[in-house]
Amino acid sequence: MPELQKIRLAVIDDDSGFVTVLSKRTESAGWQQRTVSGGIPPEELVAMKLNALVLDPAVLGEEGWNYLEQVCRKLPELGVIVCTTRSTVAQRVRALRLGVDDWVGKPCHPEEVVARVEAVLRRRRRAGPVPDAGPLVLGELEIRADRFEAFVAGTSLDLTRREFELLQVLADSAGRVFEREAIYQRVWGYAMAHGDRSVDVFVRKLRHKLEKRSPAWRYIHTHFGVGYRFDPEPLGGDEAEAVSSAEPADDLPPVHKSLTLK
Amino acid sequence: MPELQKIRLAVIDDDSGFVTVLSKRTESAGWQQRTVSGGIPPEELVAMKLNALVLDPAVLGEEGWNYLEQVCRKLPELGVIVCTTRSTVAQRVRALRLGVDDWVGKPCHPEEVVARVEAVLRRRRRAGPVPDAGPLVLGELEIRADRFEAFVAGTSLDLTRREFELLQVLADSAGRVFEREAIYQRVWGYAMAHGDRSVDVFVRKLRHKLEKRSPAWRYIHTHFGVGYRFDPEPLGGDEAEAVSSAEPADDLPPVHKSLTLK
DNA sequence: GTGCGCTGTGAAAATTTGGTGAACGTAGGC
DNA sequence: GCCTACGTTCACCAAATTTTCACAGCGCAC
Repeated sequence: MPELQKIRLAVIDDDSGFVTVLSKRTESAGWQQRTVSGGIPPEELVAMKLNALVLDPAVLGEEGWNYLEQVCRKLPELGVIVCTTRSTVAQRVRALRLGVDDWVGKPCHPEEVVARVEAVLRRRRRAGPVPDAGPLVLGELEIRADRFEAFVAGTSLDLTRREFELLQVLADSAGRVFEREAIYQRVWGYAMAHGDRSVDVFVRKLRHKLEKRSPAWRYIHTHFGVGYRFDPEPLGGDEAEAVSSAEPADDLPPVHKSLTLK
Repeated sequence: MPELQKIRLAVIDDDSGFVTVLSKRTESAGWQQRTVSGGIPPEELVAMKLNALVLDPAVLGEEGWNYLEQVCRKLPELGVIVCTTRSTVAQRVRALRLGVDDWVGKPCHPEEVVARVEAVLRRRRRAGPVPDAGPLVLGELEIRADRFEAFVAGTSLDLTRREFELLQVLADSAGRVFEREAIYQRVWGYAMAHGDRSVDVFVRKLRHKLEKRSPAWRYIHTHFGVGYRFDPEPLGGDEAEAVSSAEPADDLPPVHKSLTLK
């Protein structure tokens, strides 16, 4: 799962040993971590654009609860993990009700803290809006996964679900040759029965729709005895000129480009 | 998202003392709780329309981890809280990475479990009500989240709660295609059971009310085999394409024919 | 050049999916 | 208790899509 953005974490704790070990761990995980002193006002936390905060309210003394409450109120989207020694059930319950996301007792293993931070953020992200995956552009073709549609020149190819999934699988690894079994496995989700021609049939449907909208390009290539490969290729000039000018009622099927064979 | 419905919780544990006390507590909180035996397959959990699950994997013996993994994979939106005795850091980390939301050691106070369940669910539910300053206007439709109402030309569509929430979910991400499962998850709050047609039925009701008040626009589009997409579209004056419905061999799209309309 | 697969095609058959109308069960108001 | 509004579920139908088939065309080996 691609982590689209680094996790930004702040730690408020004066247990230098704990902080050091934790830092080492988060750093190797590629997170951006900063250790801050206790008194930092919530406004500055906002400016830090944090995803999560690990803190030991003990360093704040009396102000601990007050601070916790302020932070939870002003940054409701921030993941807050309390990590402290000695606590009662009542305290933990109070904190969780206040908006704290998790509470771990010290001493604790940094790995567990990391895992809990991840769990908190995972939950928060899923709740949030799905980030638009950028559309994939190949040749004249544009694939928008968020719409389950593919476009050429702004108009939809009007693909069915299977057609779209097939296109997606092939195009996601453009340039690579897939065996039929592999394609089937990824699109249909289970093993292909011997003699099943579904892949061929759908490749044909896809080719047909692609050719209709993008006649000057060749997208799906056949590897005889092997399978298929997706690779956008503009057709050579000789054939392209016929296309460019008038709408050729039905242009003859262009000559097959020679295929590389095993 | 307003919390207008009871929290539905299932407990898998054979510690009758713990379960009893917990039940008492959740019941007084107005939750709907059910204690289930260990072997229940994930599919049945789906049918129970749960928001959260508290379980002690110990009752499942060897299968514990396997089960946890299955549940987390099949019901990613379900809040999962593990509550068990004796555990190592490695186990806790593994579980959290697997998708578990929280891990509490036994013995523990039911009140804390309740608080942790609430914290987990809070994470999932919040992230919605951003300062909905202005009403959302789409086509002839105006959605006022603050009033739980939608208007066309100043008059209310008179939507029921479910209808409004469905509209809100779809319209908030206008242009994006939602799969039924995703819609169900966001409107109903739990996983959709296989074969449930509720989404379809409510889409129909919504369409009906929209069409009654705003006949010149099309709002909800069907993506066959996938789901629905909200996108206000003025109907093109009339059905101009009724002229020649004959399908000449391969036609390039005269106008844009991008969407499958039903 | 010939023959044996493997792949392209077109269309019928089978299956799935979505639209609809209505029955059913429930909760709350009167 | 009776009635109304609403959410849920069902059954049936039509439409859309997927699967299956038989056959034609090609590619490659001999």
